[in-house]
Amino acid sequence: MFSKSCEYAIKSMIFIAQKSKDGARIGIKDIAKGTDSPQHFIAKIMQVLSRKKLVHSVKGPNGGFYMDNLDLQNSIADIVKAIDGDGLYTDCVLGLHACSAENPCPIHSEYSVIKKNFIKMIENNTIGEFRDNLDAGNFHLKSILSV
Amino acid sequence: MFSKSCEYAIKSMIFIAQKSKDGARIGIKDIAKGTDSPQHFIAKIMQVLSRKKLVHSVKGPNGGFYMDNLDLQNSIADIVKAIDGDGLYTDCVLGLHACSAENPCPIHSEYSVIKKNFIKMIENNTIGEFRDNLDAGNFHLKSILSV
DNA sequence: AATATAAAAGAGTTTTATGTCTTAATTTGA
DNA sequence: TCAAATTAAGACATAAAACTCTTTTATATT
Ligand code: FES
Ligand code: FES
Repeated sequence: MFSKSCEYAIKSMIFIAQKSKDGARIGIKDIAKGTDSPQHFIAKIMQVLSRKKLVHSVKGPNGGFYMDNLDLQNSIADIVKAIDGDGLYTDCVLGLHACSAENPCPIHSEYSVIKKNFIKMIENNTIGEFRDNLDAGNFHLKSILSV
Repeated sequence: MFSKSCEYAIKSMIFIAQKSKDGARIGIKDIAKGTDSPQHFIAKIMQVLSRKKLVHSVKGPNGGFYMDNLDLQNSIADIVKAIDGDGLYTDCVLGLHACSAENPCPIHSEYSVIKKNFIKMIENNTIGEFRDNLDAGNFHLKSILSV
């Protein structure tokens, strides 16, 4: 579904959204800890997200990552597209060179419905929306087992 | 979503279902051609499917793969489980150690709906059902471009 | 200005997925 | 019974994904 990079990206972004609430910045080490992710690996991922303007960063002492109100309005889909590209939108589930109704694979019609709903889901959920639920402990970014 | 192996497996199985209609057997070379797949690679995949009794095979002259009426009743899900395992059923979409309502990731509740429908889809569609539609040209196993 | 801090960048490694090639085993038919 | 055909098996090769390490650049604080 998502690449590992993309999984880390989504978790990191939600984590940053929560931690940078009052203009605070959060460092890569804390993000790694808070999301159970390999530090150097997600550092590279954050570079991409930062270049693509999905998150802000500042170097130096007290530096780190943070999100402004505009960043918080980005959707999960924006992260996915930044990291995994638009394969989710364009690829055939059985690996035909392109998904299309004109040259459909056997499960195209059934899959199209699933796909539409999945895309709707990641597009309708903004990063900001997860922030409060995470605070409330309604969900987790780390497996209990790994703590 | 599916691994490349799994994509090949599904396409090959549907192809065999169509070609082995009247007890005929179809060889690995023809399967490779008919589904645009690397021959030696899918040979290994067919070995697995054969060992797991999802398809029949005979060696020697006029040998090859074929399906009986029971084989045709297997679902796409059976192929997926044989090749990719049950990760689709058990994995968390954000990579937590296990998907569960007790320790849900941020998009667990939204994803659960998608997942349920996806599983329903691959479980409800049997290999045999695709056979006639393939005959009718209603869908394809090869990209037009690659012919 | 000097120093410490933290992200950015880039090079390198390991692991997994994908794909190829060769040989063995089985079966059919001449 | 022998040769040809065809799957089964296993070793090997390549490519991509995942992960690590080191160096550079920017910035804030002293
Ligand atoms: S053609 Fe395969 S999913 Fe659309
Ligand atoms: S916990 Fe992540 S999908 Fe269920």
